[in-house]
Amino acid sequence: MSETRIFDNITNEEINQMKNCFKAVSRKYIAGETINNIEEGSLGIVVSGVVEIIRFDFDGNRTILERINENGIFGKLFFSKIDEGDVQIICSTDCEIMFIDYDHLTKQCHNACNHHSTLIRNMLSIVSEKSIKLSNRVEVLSQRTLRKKLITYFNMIAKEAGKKNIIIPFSLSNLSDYLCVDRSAMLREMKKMREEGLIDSHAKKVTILYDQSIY
Amino acid sequence: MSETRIFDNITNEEINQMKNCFKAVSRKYIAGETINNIEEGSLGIVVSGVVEIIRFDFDGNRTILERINENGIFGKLFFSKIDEGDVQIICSTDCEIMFIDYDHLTKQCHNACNHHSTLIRNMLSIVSEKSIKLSNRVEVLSQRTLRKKLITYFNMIAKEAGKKNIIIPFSLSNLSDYLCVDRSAMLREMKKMREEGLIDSHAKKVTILYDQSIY
DNA sequence: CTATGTCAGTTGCAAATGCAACTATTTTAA
DNA sequence: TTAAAATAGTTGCATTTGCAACTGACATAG
Repeated sequence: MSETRIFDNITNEEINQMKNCFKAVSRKYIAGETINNIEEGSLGIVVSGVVEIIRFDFDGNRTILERINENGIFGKLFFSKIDEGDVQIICSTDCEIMFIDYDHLTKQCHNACNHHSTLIRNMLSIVSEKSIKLSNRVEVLSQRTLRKKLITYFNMIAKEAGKKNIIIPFSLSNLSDYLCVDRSAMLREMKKMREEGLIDSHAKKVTILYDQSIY
Repeated sequence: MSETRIFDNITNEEINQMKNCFKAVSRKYIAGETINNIEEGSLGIVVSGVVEIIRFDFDGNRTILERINENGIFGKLFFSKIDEGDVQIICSTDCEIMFIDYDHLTKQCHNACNHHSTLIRNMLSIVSEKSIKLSNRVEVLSQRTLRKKLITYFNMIAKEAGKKNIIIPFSLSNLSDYLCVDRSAMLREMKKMREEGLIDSHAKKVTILYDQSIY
């Protein structure tokens, strides 16, 4: 468990001492499994695997609200309270999740947790990263056209990967749920972009041919 | 300056001691002014007023990416790195902004800053709130239709205000930039909703008549 | 007082997108 | 190894949305 970023710079002995304080519980999930019964004040930390926050609308739309990788966090605390549809937390790969008591983390502990402040510092770094990810997400969703959503998303992936031939980390069907557009409309747009020579693509493999500096 | 949340539970003397450490600089801006020359590692804290992060697209669209109220934070650190368009930080009201050195905040300080850990704790709380705000933003933008964007937004404002007759904190023109839709299309949709008896509205005053439990 | 600008509101028309209903291909599970 | 699912891809048609170009109301500055 010590390889989670939240415990960076804390010794194993200390971690074990703290586990009681935080009511830390680890659980493994298999791909496709739903994470249920999260308590109000509980914080989930993705130790390994990928977790997706998915909303199923009343009118049948599926939306991937958030995709959380290793060292990412989730919890009712971070949820939008306005969400009326059915929001589920689904493991898209095999996962190990650690749950801790958030209140205990943020408040000063009276026990012998010497490294409590280190923990909060680590937490700050993790939450900051979450903010940046969410900003990226807003950046993509704020684009007015399907093509610009795709281009913004491709640029993002390409920047992370440091190359122009990328492999989309979603099935194309899931990508449309992430971009919040119709799947067939998205595929049609990708076809157009292929025909116009902007990209090359086969299924999840996309090569960016357009000039990234213009977009 | 002590009334900023980042200094909660820290004495005035301590704050003054710390100001040097963090290279804290306060500046006042008037409504409409642009905040320029933010250094890479600098963090802006909105002491008073409202700041908007605005993107001007190559094709003339204006997008309000983020709206930051009192105690909110901004900075290049939190920006989407993929943003190629012209992104500006604009004070939508008179503002007082405090800039501090973020690296210094996150790293352990060797000076006599006793309450440094309190500061980090406060910062965690502020960044967490930013995450929640961004999640709400994603929630609105992820809606597939203009009407659902409006309803999700109205519900959000109504929930915050605790009542069904709300006053939109934007001009309607700015609201369309926030929802990332065309202004005339938005007004047309609001008109339809009025005609269908879902809402009552005159300019920025909106009364929710639909059953919020269905949306 | 007048001009200039911002804001709210409207509408016709064109373009983009969603919906539905398919086929073909690949993966997964029995 | 075969059947069932999931994924990728396509297309016609309906609907939604964006664009452009207005009007009228109101506020602000000179």
